[in-house]
Parts: sequence; C-alpha cells; structure tokens
Amino acid sequence: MTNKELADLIFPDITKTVADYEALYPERDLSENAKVTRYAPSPTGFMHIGNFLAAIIDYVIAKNSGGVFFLRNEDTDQAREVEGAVEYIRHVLEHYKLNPDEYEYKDTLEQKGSYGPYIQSKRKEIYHAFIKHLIIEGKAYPCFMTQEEMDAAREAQTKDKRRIGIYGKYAKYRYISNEEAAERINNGEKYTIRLRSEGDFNRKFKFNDLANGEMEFPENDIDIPIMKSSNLLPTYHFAHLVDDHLMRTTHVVRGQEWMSSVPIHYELFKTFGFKMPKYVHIPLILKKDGDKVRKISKRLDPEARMTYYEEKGYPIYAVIEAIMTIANSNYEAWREGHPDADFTEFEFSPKKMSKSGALFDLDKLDNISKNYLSRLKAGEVFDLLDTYTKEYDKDFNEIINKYKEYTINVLNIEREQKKPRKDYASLSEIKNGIWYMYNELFTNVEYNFDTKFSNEDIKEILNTYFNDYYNESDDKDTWFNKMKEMAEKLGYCTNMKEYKENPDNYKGSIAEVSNVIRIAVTSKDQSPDLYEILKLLGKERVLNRIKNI
RNA sequence: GGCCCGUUGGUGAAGUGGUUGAACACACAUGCCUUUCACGCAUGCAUUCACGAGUUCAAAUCUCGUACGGGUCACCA
Repeated sequence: MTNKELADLIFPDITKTVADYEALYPERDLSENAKVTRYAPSPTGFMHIGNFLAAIIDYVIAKNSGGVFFLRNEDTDQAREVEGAVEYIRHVLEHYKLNPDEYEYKDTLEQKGSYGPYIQSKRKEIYHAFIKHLIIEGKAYPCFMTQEEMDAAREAQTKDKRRIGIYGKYAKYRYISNEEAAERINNGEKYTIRLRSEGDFNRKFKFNDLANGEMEFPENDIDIPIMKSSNLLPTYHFAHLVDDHLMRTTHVVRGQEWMSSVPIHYELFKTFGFKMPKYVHIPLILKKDGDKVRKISKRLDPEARMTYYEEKGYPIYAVIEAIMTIANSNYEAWREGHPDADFTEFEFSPKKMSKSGALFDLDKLDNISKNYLSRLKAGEVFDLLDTYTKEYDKDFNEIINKYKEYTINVLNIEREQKKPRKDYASLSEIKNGIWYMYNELFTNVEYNFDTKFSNEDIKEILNTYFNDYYNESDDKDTWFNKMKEMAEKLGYCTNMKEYKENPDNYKGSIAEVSNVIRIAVTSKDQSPDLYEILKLLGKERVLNRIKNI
C-alpha cells in the first residue's frame, strides 16, 4: 500500500494541495521594510498583561514599518474555550485602539483581510491538505498509542534517566506498515497524526532570536503530534507553521515560554522548505511575592488582568506608556524628546528588550498617569470621568452631569498653570478628591478638627470670619489679606517662620486657622486651594454648612 | 533529571575591556518653598555590578566554574 493510498484513506475529501494554497495566499504586496505581525490569542480566558505586552509590541512593529497587524483566533482547543473570551479580547484591543487590520469575528461575522479565515477552527481543510502532503511524503504517520502506553513510555524513560518523549524506539507506530495502519483505521481505532522526525538530538543548530540574539539548540527528534484525534484540528505547532506561512507573517512576537519549542518549529519549517518568520521572544512579567519572584498570575494578582486597569480608570495613554517602558527601557527617553508623538512612531528594538523577566511597577504607572492627567484640560478630564463613571459609578455620573459646568470648574482648580496639581493617578480616585463639593454627597460627614482647638476656639474663628470678614466677591489677594487680619485679631501668628521658631508664643498659626475653615466647609483637612473652593461652593452653600458645626 | 535562558540599587534599567566619581526615570528619605495637601526645587540613596578563579597594564564588560532564579519537556496554547 502506498503512502498516497493511506493519505487518501485518512483524508478522502482533501483535493487541494499545498501548492494550491501557496497560490491562493501569495506573498503580500508590501514595501521592503513593512513587517507583518499578528496577535494570536486562544480564547481561554480574560486577557493577561503578558498577552497585552505582546499585542502592543506586535502593533508597534507593524505600524512603525507601514506593515500589517492582524488578529487570529487560535481556538483549536475547544474543550478549554471560554465563552465571551473573544469578545473581551476584541474589547481590549478597541479600548486601547490597537485595532487589527485583518480580523474575523465568529459571532458577528465581521471580517476583513484576504488571508483568512482568521479563525483556526475554520481552517481545518487547509491543515488537512498540509498533513496529507506530509503523509504522502512519508514524513507523517498515524499513531495509535493509547494514553496508558504513553504513560508507560514516560515512566520507563524517567526510570532509565532518558529524555522524555515519543522518539526513536519509543515511537511505536512510526514503523508499522501502511497496511496495518489502514486496517486499524478501518477498525475505527482512534489515532493522532505524528511528524516522522528526521532530527538528531546530538546535532545542534543555530537560531537567531531578535530579542535574545544567537542561540544554539539540539535538533528536535520527537515525533510530535500535529493533529489531534479528538477534533482533527492541528496542534499549536502545526497551526503556527501553516498559518504564519500562509498569512505571510514576518515577525512572531510571543512569550519566552515558547523558546523551548523553537527546535520543533525549526524542523517543521525545514520539512516544508518554508522560510521561518523572525521571532521575538518577549520576557515574562514577574511579581514579587514575599521575597520570592514568580510569574505574574491572573489568579493571584489582580493587576495581571487587563480588566484591572479599566476598572480603576487608568487612561489608556498611561497604560500604554507604562507597558512600552517595559518593552523598551529607552522608550522614556524617546518620549521626552517626542512629547506629542504617537507611540507607534517609536522604533521598537527587540535587542533592547530585557532578557530576564521584569516586574511591572504600579508606582511607575501612577506617576505616568498623574503627569498625563495633570496636563489635560478640565473639560477633557470631565469627558474621561463621564465615560468612566457611566460604566462604574452611575450615581456619581448623574451628579457630575447635573452640574457639568460646575464640575469642570472644580476639576479646573489649580490646573491650568505651569505646574498643575498631580492629584489623580486614575479616574477612580477623582471622586474621593471632590465629593465634598456636592451637597448630594455631603451628608453625614464627620469633622475632625485639630484637637488643640476647643469648641469655643472653633466657634470664635468661624463666627469672626464669616460675620466680619467673609465676602464672596473678594478677589484672591483681598481674601488672603482678610484671613491674615482676622487671624491676627484673634491672636494667631500670621508669619509661619516666626511661628515655627516660637510656637509657644501663640495660640496657633494662620495655617491652623485656615484649616479650621477648610474642615468646616469640606470636612477634610487637606484640599486644593481654599479660596477657589469657597468661591465655587458659593456663599449660600458655605453658610449653610457652617450652621451645622 | 534533559534542554534552553538569565543574574547591575527597593523597581524599570544605561553601560559590551580604559573621561564610570556605575547614567536616567520611578519609589523612598531629608531639607527648602508654602495658609493644608499637592506641585516645584535641592540633597541623599549600589565604595560596586550573584560568588570564585582566570585572561589583561586595565573587567560590570572576555573565559571557565559554582550558586541562585526562570522557562520547557501534553492529542494546552
């Protein structure tokens, strides 16, 4: 029985050949430098920050070179597929504006690009054509090993201190005749298709990774499964070969955990005589756990999930900047020289990427975010806050929209100046900074005045100030001077230097006096500029609040 | 255990044989400024590049060894 007859028995309906597909998906017509990258997640859960790192590097590489960034849904493991995962991946990509040039969505049937299908489960017959070709060439074979047989092989190998895997004499079905294979298939036995590896473990080959430089690996000699018996879909390795070749991917960006599969991919590409894409194996994002360091985990670390940043309301700009800093540490220096440039203008350099894993610094994110938010106009902050609270705090959203102009004014306190305040690292922090500006929220408040003041002191300060000095229409200088006059009249020190030198000579200082007013009006002992707050609150509201003291 | 990768401060890191007193940014600390807080400014923060040996006039930078850390060895991606 010939290989061809066996191949026809396994794939009777496959008539297209590898050459047919080569013709169907020709080389892309792009300029010489243009790079083709892909984000290829498997829909098995919510997006991890490591995946996001990969996606953003893919995006920058493609956009910076005038190339193509496409999305491929790697859904060959249907048992692990999680409902809604694809939608969420799409959502994240859209949220951060990393929109792929080519994509395909199963549920909405939206699709773009001529190298599809972009969903692996819809590419079954393409894979089968490639596998059929291998069987005809004698480079792949059906394997009928049961789980028990494989466990036994592993056990024996462990015992004999040999390498684990189905290779050489352990590849039991590599040597059976086509007749025997056909008979087993006709008897309905389950089988997987394995590569008939021609590699030699004692031979090494050189491999150049764009991020890690030149490396040496032993050749692969394992008869890896290329098609699963369960759903007849290919394994990752084989799908990678077929898809990235046919979709004409030039750069594969993936996590470092894939490094050890390089020998397999090397052999696969060599077997077909295809040119390998370039690889960028990116570092893992780590997390400090006590004094141990480990891979950041979606289960243990909330910040490992991309939902974290959205729920907290970090601006997309800040998240991208922080991630880019991890991708290339010279990014920050570049940003300094190009403050207004889009991040895709940055020329990403795989070589400059860290080889060991990196801890993701949330403090750094906060810093970037604070700077960014502080540079925005109050109206822009309002819009971000509006979008954010619509999703995460409906009550607050209603309030800020009811008093929109007022809210913008509140957000504008000490903003449009050379050195604006940097109060907020995320949108979720804003409410905590301005809630007291709304009567709706200013209920059941507690006042914690400085314990050095008696109730009489407090009453005296408030009565004196609001009866004799307070005038809503005063300008800032007048207001400031009146505060001083009042404090002096009541026996408080108005010169802080002097007060610090001899605190015992005075009842207290102007700072403490003004904080009594601050607390009376806002209930907080820290706030932005008190003059601005009194002005925005307005006389009626201020006097009403004083009554409650 | 086999194979592969890595190890510069609290964090991200620059640096690939001699202007390095080991950049820069974040964090932290102190001080100044200041009517609070924040901002801003100033200063401090690795006598040393995991450890040991070697090469060299000269090593964080080259070589070897040790230790430690990580990845991977599925019909999961």
